[in-house]
Amino acid sequence: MPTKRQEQIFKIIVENYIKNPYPVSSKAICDTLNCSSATVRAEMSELERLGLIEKTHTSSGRVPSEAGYRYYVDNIMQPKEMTGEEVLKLQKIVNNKSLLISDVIARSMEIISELTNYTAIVLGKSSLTNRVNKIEVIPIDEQNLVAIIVTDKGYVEHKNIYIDAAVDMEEIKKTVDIINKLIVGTLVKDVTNVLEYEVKPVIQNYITQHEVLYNAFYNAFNDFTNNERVNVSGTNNMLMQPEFSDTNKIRQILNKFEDQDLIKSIDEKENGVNVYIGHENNFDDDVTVIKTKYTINGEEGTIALIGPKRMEYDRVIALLNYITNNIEK
Amino acid sequence: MPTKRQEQIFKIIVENYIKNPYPVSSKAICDTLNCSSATVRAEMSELERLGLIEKTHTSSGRVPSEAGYRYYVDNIMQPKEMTGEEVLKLQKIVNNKSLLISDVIARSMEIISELTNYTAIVLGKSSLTNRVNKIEVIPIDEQNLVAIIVTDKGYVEHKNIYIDAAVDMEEIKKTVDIINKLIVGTLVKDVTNVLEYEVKPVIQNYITQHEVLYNAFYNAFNDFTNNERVNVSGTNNMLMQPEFSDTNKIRQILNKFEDQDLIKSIDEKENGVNVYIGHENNFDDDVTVIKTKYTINGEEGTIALIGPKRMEYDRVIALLNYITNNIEK
DNA sequence: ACTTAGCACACGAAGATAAGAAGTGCTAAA
DNA sequence: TTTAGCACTTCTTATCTTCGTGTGCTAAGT
Repeated sequence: MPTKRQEQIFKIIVENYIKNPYPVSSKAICDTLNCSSATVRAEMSELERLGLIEKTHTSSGRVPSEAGYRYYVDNIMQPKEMTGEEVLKLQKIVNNKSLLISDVIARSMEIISELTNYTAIVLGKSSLTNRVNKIEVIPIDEQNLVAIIVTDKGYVEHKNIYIDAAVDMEEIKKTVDIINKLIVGTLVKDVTNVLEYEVKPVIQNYITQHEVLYNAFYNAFNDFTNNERVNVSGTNNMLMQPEFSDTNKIRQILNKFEDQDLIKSIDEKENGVNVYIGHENNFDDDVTVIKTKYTINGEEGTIALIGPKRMEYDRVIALLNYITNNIEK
Repeated sequence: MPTKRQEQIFKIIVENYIKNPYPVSSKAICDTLNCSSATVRAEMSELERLGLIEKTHTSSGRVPSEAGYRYYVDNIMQPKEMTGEEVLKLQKIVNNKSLLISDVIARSMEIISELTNYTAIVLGKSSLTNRVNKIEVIPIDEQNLVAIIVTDKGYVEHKNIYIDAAVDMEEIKKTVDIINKLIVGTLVKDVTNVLEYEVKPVIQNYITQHEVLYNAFYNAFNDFTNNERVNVSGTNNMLMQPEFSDTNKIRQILNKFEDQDLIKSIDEKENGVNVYIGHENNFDDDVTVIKTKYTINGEEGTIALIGPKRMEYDRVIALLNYITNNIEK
């Protein structure tokens, strides 16, 4: 347990280091505090013994340890009030009524990525709560169709269907009508089931070339339901972070952003804004991942910011809180 | 005009340097050629006087100059035959009948980017040759619609429309019918004109709330027509190039890939596969841009590869030729 | 019992120096 | 025309030095 003054010194160290990434000396602290550097040094010794700060070498200033950041986030940091500029930029997106919720979130995160210089990730799985509103199939030529699926929340997905055999246009039309009748209102994730157990038996009776058509549609809709929205923005911001100025480190991190499976694993289960520092996340030991789950109006997903461990926690947490709180309206 | 032997030496220098980015010494060359290093040095002097090669410092080996690469591409290089693996990977995409031409190209370029470790860019402007096949408007709730436009080539675009005033569903339906009747078959780029000069006068007579609806649809379709497909893949490959191992250079280049205007300016007008080395392109003096225009089945666009000036020209040109030649089928 | 001044020590950053390697240009002989 | 040989240049790497920053410890002051 650090004393009041130790905590005060610790706070200065963390916040100084977050501002500019150089070890913080006792001298720098006794300037803001009213005591001698020797006193500060004694306290810093104690803070180091507690595991909150570290030296980069025997006679260097101190930097926060991973446990230190954790302590800072849990016990010291207060979310920082957003600036007028920040609020303004985000409101512009949030108030745009012609955007889907998912687009509002994606665009907001792009703005946040720009404002903070960290990398933003948005994961959405609309398939869980969206219901089919309409299915449309439009013929392009004898063998190609476009299938379009629209959900009750306004999502649109489309896919090209190539039909190998010559199929009568009337047959296609009838099939689509049957599908529409049976499938409208079902959850997107249940679509393939409905196709198999309700549509298939019916079209066997009415449609001559039911097999070809069933397969074509089944494949197309199967793709829809597996679709997960992934959105990564501001990866280049990682280049701006001084801790990642090493070429190999940059390669390592940027390549991780290309790894779809790794990105998808960012997905958050817990409630609230959660902070995963260094080894606490499975992305990279040298970064912090701040994420939060959102469930708004039936929409589910995760938003996350990735930056160096030396992150502006107070600012980022305030911004993420703003997004999750203000989008409901 | 270099002599036969000078050209031979020059070729070795360029191809050695492309393989590994170290200046090429006279000794290295006289190993492959049958003569002494002094002879080679004399010839290299001449090649330098001709401006085809350069020294990095007074007593270094030689590297190709920008003019040298140009000479190599114009007079020496022969497109390299593709390997079986390369052909196989590309055929898999090209033969996939359920993909649009534009998707075939985009996916092929992704493969090429992977195969070569350069960055691939695909620019497409379907709006020029595509005609409207069908317009569909689907209501989501009282104030939100989804507008979907499908072209004769199978492209699908959609946009959310937010209508501020309460509008009768019947009115919307009627409007869509009128639009469909008048607009099907027109070029996508002419859609806004048709809306203004043909649709507007008509709906003024039949639709009560024509103003609100006209504006909503006009804005939605205006976005469609301005839509240009831009696809950049393999930007991280730039990190793998030894010439871009400097952090600042990486930043500079990766940021350029985010600049949509700059990317769009890659657009190629000339026929054939064209090579723009260093200052010859407007992207970056330290890269080569190889691009080609394609016009296949009414589809127009540009594909490009960006890499270091020390590029595997023979391989890249063969790959791009393959794409443009084989996709027609 | 704290706090502070003072001093020895450790380490990093930056520049100087030196040795070695790689490669060229030139010259003179083959 | 080609080649061997040599002087010269530059880069690279390692080592050493110096200087500044910052610590830990100790002893004296409050």
